[in-house]
Amino acid sequence: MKIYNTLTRKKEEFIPIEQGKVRMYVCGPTVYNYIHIGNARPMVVFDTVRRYMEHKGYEVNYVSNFTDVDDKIIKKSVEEGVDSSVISERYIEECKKDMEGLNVRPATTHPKATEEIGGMLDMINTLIEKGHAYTGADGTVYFRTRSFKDYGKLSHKNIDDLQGGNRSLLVSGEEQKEDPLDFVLWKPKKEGEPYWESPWCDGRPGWHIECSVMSKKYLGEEIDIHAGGEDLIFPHHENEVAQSEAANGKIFSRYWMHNAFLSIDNKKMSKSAGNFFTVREIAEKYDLQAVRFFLLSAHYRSPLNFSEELMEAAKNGYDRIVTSVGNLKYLMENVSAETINEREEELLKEAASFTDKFDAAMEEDFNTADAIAVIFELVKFANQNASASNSKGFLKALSDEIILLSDICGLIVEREEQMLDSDIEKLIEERQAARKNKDFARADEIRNELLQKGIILEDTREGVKWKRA
RNA sequence: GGCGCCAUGGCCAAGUGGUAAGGCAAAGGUCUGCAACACCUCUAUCACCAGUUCAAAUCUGGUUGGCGCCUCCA
Repeated sequence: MKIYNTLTRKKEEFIPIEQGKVRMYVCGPTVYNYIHIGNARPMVVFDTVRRYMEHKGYEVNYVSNFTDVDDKIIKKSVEEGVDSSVISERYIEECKKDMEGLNVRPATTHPKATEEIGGMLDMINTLIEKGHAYTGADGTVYFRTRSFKDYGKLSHKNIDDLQGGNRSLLVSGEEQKEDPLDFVLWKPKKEGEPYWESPWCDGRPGWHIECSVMSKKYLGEEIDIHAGGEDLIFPHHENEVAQSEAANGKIFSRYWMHNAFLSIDNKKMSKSAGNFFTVREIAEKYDLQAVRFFLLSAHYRSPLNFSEELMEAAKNGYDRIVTSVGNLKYLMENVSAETINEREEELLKEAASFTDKFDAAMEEDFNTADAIAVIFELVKFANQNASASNSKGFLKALSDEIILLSDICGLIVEREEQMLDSDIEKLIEERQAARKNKDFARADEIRNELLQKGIILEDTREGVKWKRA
């Protein structure tokens, strides 16, 4: 299994710290609103990484935080006149609903920043003791960036270039800083803001320290994989590395994975530009499974554009897989032979090669675009080779293979058995009778009526099938 | 200014040295009362220029065009 490591800028063979186990941390969202489609990309991508690893037998300890103390949350709480925890709790719950729709499995642990303050105070204290941090006159605690000799190793930035680039910040104040590169570990409260007591001042943690502490608490000082959006590489992850390695004296994370950005209509998503979609909005129009399919249709390190047109194409592609599985299931229920015959056995051998091809794609830094292409090849193979003359065992083997590969991608392709109410069944029967009598006008009338109710009818060689729109 | 990424058929997207996967869309056909599904057929020499090589979309240099980070951000 190979992983592209941001740290080395190379694809590397994945070797876990502890055999058979994976310690993985994914930076989660700040909960001040519904999550947007851009937030969904890392959730889906890294959930897929996790699923594949578990499929390969790894035990994955998957930790993803909720940042529930932040300027934006506070701003919203002021606007609504409620406590900031009301805001964060609300959007954590909403986020979980969206994740469920996207079939993103809950993490092993979902820590919240506000519940980990003690650990943050400890780490900040350690950093001060080791000379990596200092306190300003107002009680703000800063990380002494230049005290960490490897600063810049993750984002591959030269510390002196950074200073040059940030020259404008020098004049913007913050005279308490020893160096403009230093960043905040703990900041004093402002009136009306949530705060915690600390040896330095009543206040709250800086953003970066949160992840360092939560990662350490739930996964240990040294972890296998740390992941997130590519925009987090600098400064967030760079600062995490500095804090954690300076405090713990150990390599923080061996592999760093970053997903590329998702744009909307070829423009960067931004609220001011108005090209901003929440997962909730999209769910009104599309099945979130199609959204997941869409997000996996490109490699996670390639930029991906989101648009109505592209979403429509993704929906159609996803439906093709669902239809195929539905057809196999239908055949299975209407076939008499149970056991697989010789000819079928040969075909199944051929079908098994698709699974090998699928694995090969995933082994190469989780090439989901290729993996999905393999699922389509398998779907085509099934469509070509499955018919009413096959045995149940053969049809089930094909169906199971498609379902399994899709499931590794977190795609649900098996439509749940739904009961039709008796009125609808009566209409379908009436339509069949009308067709028999060649009363096609009445037959079409009924079909349209059902379509209004969201039931799509298809007349196949084997009989009438229906599905929900 | 610094660091980095990308440019493949109408659209999306794999492929990183041996003569271009897959999906969507369009077209023709089979099936069908019609429609839908499915199946069959059909669409590229890989931005441009130069070079390395027996061989390049794939390596090197350059040109043009797009994008990201350096500031809260998935």
